[in-house]
Amino acid sequence: MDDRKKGASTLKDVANAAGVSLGTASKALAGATSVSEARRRQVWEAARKLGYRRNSLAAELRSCRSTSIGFVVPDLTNSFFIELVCALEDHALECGYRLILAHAQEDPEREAERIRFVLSRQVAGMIIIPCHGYAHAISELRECNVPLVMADRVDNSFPANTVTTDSHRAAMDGTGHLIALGHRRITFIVNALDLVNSRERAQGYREAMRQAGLEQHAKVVVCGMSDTESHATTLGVLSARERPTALFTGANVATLGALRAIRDAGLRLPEDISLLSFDDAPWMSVLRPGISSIRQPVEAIGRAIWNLLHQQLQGEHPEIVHLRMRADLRVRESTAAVPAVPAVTAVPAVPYDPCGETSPASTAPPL
Amino acid sequence: MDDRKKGASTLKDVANAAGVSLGTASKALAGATSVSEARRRQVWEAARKLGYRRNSLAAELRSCRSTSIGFVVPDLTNSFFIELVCALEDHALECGYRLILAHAQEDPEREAERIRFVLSRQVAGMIIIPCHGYAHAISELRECNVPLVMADRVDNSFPANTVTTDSHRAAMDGTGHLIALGHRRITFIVNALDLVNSRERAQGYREAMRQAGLEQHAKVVVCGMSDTESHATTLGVLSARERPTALFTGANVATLGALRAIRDAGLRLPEDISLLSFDDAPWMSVLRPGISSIRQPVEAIGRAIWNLLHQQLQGEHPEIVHLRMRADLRVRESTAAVPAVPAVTAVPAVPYDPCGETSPASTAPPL
DNA sequence: CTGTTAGCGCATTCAC
DNA sequence: GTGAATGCGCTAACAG
Repeated sequence: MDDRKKGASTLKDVANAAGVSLGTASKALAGATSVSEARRRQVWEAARKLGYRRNSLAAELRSCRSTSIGFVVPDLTNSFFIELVCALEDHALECGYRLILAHAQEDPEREAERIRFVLSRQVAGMIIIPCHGYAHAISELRECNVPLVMADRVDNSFPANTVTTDSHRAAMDGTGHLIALGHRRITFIVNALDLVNSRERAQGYREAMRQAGLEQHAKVVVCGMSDTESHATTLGVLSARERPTALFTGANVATLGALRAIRDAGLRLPEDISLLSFDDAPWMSVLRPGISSIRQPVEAIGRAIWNLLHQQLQGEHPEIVHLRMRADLRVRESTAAVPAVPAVTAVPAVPYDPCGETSPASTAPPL
Repeated sequence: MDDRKKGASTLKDVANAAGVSLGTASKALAGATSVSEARRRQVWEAARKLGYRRNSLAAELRSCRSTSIGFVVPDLTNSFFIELVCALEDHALECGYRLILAHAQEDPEREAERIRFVLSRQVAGMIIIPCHGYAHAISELRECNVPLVMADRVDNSFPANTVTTDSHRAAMDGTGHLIALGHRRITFIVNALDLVNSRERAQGYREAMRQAGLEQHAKVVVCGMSDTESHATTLGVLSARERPTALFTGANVATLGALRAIRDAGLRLPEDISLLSFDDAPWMSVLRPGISSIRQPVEAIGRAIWNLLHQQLQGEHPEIVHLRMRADLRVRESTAAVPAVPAVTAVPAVPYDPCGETSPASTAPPL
């Protein structure tokens, strides 16, 4: 039983209405030069009248050509990825391609499903930022010869083009900044160490601490992928006997959780504790104190990804390259010199409020 | 010249490898009961071996059935829309549908193009949050009988199912909150008045001012869709001779710009000025002062949209309904009682820094 | 320049 | 149960 949509007029309808053959109608609408101006106008007019809309499924099926690019993103909540989406979308549109966004929500299973979905739509190419390792991504993609660029959460061992930020170096820079401010007890709070880039960030932090002779103070804490988890974890860190004088968060989500924890603990930023965030976000610069952050060069990354993909879309098959971009340190006000009299006392025992919305303002020091 | 992908194995390949006919293979993979267990296993095995991947373009073309839902979003930068995307995605997946996201980037032309794109992919249904009026959206969609739900930036005059927040009431509530705190000079900063919901918000604000006998103080300022525009506009508002004691921003983007302006002007929040934001965001509650906001019930909106769409997807054609949800006022610390000695003096003339990153900390009062 | 023809990969009758 | 045949709407190669 054919339950096709009634209203949808097809190319045949247009051809009939215009009194031409199907093939001519197709060419006319495609703007081919091999059709007379008069005929073309007839066809366009008929199409307009009938409200004709090309069925791109059929067109792509027939021509084995697609203008869609699949983009698998792990977390739309993270403004870094959003900015990347916007940048890539602009580039794609400029070249006549469209982005098909697939949201993995940091869930490997969902990611695999999303990849399959996108692939089944016969996209011309794919861009993937994997979540939680990418073994499945490899196996999903190995056999199908779709042009592919992977980004952010990959390392140079991946057998495809990759674009990443030099996380190791950026983390070293950030840690160095805190050390230069006099901090010794710096804790690195990271979402998950099975994400390559997060691991690199942690290693960069460790390396900088080592070089400064501070390895005994180096402390990496894993806080999970959600901001509620990182909130709870950071609260724990802040109530330790020897509270750190500075926190370095490994990603956007961790920053959010850490900030809430700092707030709930009644600590002042940066007087009581400094905070440096790996990953920048628009809101970090609008309040006081502005949050010092490490900003990845999103525009450059987006352009690099697109260039790499575009080469492949054009049929070129250059050698696999692994691009590595340099991140910027943006010093704002959340990082300051360690207080002269270090506050080694533990945080006053504030009741843990899982909601985080109703923490009494009275526990906060006067502004 | 057929440049189809070499590796891609088709159903025919699977059928051959399994030694069955094409039709049988199709049924076996679809899990039809009308095929023997043995045969089915053969086929599945062959498919696995060949790395077969169904071409969903062909499948949908043939069966005139699609499981994709188009979702046209105006601005991925706005966390309200992102949260909506996540909510809707969950619902869709649960019902066996997938979301095809289309990003309009607040550009009517791009929006029209995105709608056409999604439509040409033969989606089963569409969800649209229009940008800048929606006349084009109407005309694009009128003829094609795709199940449709529109949300957020529409009013009840739209000839389709709609789900919206009662912006008028929410804005009245918010304004009332500020008035109750003793504010008189409250300025409403809105992105654009040609967005229905923004207009309603402005009207709600006006109405609340009127009812409080404050119409002479009511002031609505339009600030544009970007945060740089709203930044500049708010700077202007803050340097007026009679500076408002409270700002009420009409949407996320405006809030961001206003906050930056407040910061650049060297004003303290909430001592020098109060701020209430229409639209909530995760970061608004993690810093001090937390930003008081009006939170739309995203989850409820998402569920309502999906229910409405799902009804239509199931072939039901109930009467058109216009659902209107109630928003919450979340009082945090950015709204406080108006200072006893109102600061009517103009802002000190700080140089306008378009970058907004380097405003000297010295212009800020000591924390 | 134009019309005819042959499929793209698949789902779905309909005979057997 | 299974297989052969028939298009979905469209593009592209070919013949006129």
